[in-house]
Amino acid sequence: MNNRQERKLLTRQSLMNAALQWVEEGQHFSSLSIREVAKRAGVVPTAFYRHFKDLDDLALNLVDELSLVLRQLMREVRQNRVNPQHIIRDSVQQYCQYVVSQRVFFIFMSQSMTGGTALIRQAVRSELQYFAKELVADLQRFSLLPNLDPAMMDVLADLTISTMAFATVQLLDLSDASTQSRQDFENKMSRQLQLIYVGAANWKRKEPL
Amino acid sequence: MNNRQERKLLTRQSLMNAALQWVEEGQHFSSLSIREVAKRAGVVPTAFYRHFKDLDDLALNLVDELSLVLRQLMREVRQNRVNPQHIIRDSVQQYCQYVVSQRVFFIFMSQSMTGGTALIRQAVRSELQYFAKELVADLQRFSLLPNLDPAMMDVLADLTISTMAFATVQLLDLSDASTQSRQDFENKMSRQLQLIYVGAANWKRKEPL
DNA sequence: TGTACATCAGTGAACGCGCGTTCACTGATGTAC
DNA sequence: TGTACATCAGTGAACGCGCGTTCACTGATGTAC
Repeated sequence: MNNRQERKLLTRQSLMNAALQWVEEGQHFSSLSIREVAKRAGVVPTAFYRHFKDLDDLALNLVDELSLVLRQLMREVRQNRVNPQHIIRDSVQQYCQYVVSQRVFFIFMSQSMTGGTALIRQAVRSELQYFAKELVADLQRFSLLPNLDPAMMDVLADLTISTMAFATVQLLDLSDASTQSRQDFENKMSRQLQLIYVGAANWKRKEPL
Repeated sequence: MNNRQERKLLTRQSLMNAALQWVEEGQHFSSLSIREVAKRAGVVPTAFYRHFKDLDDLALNLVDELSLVLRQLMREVRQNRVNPQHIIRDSVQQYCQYVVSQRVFFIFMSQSMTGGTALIRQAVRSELQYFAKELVADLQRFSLLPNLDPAMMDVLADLTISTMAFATVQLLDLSDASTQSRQDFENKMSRQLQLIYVGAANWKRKEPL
């Protein structure tokens, strides 16, 4: 790749970072303008069009890029050996730690889940499904919960992901950022997941609908 | 209340309806303008200020008003005697029915959960907490799940509400509106809740964190 | 290595438009006597 | 019941501003010979 292409990519990154900066300041992505994002990126408004068709296009690229980062993280979390006795508590703690440190990423994803165009919402949703599939693979790999048939395994994975997603939205909006309330929050989240997995462990195949 | 006051309330309602109409068309509330909402309500832009300070003010009033409607609904659902054998399935079905028929209300609430100002998000969140409290009251009234201490009862209620809230977002965005996929969705939602309540029924007081 | 040309990321002026908000106003409705 | 005055929801002109998008451009960088 030559120098000119590299510089183009740098400007592109500046634009994407500028959009994230806007979100980080508490603004909603859908209230961002081309002129504003260009100004923050330090380029003239018209330069925007050298990189994106419009702001939806930029948002879609943000979802894609941030998804890669998140997948990388998840791989790390799964490799961190946690004590099986406290697997839920430890995972929750690691995850919350990550949400806080990558705050802007999660805010953007939360906003995109209910904001943006149908295309963007779809992209976020399929990202969540990816994590659900990974979770199912893990559960099967270690032959945990042999009493669950594949359909219930999917239900369990979806429920886990949805619980974490919803908790994430709450965590991002936790007004009181004290260590104590963080701890309380993590405990609540752990308890919820434990409840789900006690349910999974006690599930009988013939449970009526 | 005299005639003039009644007419003022009518205009106020027009403005609020116009905002909902905007959301119903798939637009995000945060991209609505005062001029646009006034145009749709059939009044001049400046008339807006006779009723609301700004659009956040209108949004807050929408949350309040729509909350009352939802509480009313919930009261009805709880009074509809359902077969205790199928209490989850029947409740899910009634609820989904309601989400579809009051679509715009739920879209607005979903958007407000991650959009809007901190104040609006707070209003939506406290509305969800209200439902969680109601649920706890019901569970206690019928002495269901005596094995759960008060703290776990709260955890269970929060988890139930968060599962329903997240499912609602998905239901609203279900691209395929066929009866079959609606049915599949309701089944999945029922299974998720069943899993949670199997967990609750099997919860041991001394479960470690 | 040097030259001549092509590429193209970023520029800057210009456009028409919808925005939020101000202000003095109008005229129908309500109130006091 | 009739009159005189007060109220105030809604009007319409005006403002300055930021918006998206067009266009011809510039000049640094890359390429071909």
